[in-house]
Amino acid sequence: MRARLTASRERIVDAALGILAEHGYAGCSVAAVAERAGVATGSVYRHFPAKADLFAEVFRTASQREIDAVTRAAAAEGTATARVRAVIETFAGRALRSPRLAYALLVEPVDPAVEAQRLVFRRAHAALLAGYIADGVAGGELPPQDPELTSTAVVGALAEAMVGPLAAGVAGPETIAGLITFIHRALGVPS
Amino acid sequence: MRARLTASRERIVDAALGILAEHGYAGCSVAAVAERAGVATGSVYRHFPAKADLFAEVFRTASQREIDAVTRAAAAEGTATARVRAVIETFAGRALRSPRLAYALLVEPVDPAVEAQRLVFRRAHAALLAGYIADGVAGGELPPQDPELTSTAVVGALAEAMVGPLAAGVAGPETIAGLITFIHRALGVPS
DNA sequence: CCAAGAAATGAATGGTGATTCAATTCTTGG
DNA sequence: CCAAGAATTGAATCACCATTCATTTCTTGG
Repeated sequence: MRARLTASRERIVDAALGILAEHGYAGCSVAAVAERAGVATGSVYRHFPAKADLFAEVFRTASQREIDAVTRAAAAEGTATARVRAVIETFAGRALRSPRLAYALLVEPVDPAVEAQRLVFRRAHAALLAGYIADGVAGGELPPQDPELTSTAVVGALAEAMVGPLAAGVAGPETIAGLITFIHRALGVPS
Repeated sequence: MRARLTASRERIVDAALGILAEHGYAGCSVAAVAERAGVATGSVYRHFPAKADLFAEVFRTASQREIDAVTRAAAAEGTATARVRAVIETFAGRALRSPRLAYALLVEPVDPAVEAQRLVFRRAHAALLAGYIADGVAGGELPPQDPELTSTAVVGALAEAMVGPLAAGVAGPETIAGLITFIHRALGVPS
């Protein structure tokens, strides 16, 4: 019984995530999510006090997945430079594989309450990068700089490069190589 | 009479721009715009078929003003490096002076129809920068690179650095200096 | 097998804000 | 000065969805 409860809550979150990844936030009416989850509209409200809470959780879940992937990839590397490269490759690779989801997570207009989660998402990436950059600076691998600022700028560059062209319909693997060069230069990685 | 027509249309656009700059898109109900413009709600529809059309024009106007300022600043410089610096200084300086407007133009959730204008705005900045970067590459001032990609990334970095911290409430003039360093390095300006 | 309570249902409600339009007020050519 | 037509008004309408809740359907301890 308790299990059934948990399961249906999960199905709702999954359904929302699925619609988000296929049709974006615009397609995510409560009715649509409920239908896809195989529950009644009203049942969504047994699990979440409001739509915004559901989507805050959806965004949190999806974001965490991204952050985890990126963190794992970076952890496998040894130097600050390599870690930053791993972050770029992973972030961009995943975005290219799920462009609709990337768009939704990064820029699609959403409820202000959900927008807050987006900020968390972006800042989490930035914080991760800031740590690596600070390490690089401390170890003499990178020139002195404000890791907060540069990591923020890097996240912005990554996001724009991924979703800006999305509208124009172009962003291939060659984009990733270009971004790595751009960002390594920006951080002052010796060539 | 014709003049009165034009004048009231302009007052409506100005009113919308004013509210946008003070309270963001969220504060821009048609009723609020009409009141500020000193006309009846319904009169807005004599000039624009729909709210989205009004705001497409508002965004176009505001964007053009930004682009013009940036273009003018860049034109006063002689080298690609100096032009890029002028773009950053102007873009960031204006954003810091009108943070609410910058937020609205760059990232605040809006109608999808208006979102399209935002894309135009970002791409216009990118196109401008791409031209300078291409010149710099052609003249040997900058190393080889894809100007489309690097200009897009620069616009993303600028936007994120301006409005990301906006939520956190911090972004001062020192941010601009940091961004110039970051972007010059990213483009491969020799130090 | 049987209540008693929990969970699920989905049609009805409610709030928001864009859009419409019948009534009214201006313009202007004669 | 006077219609005829254009412009303006703003209250009423409409559409869209999130949210609610009376009703129905399960679950389970006895």
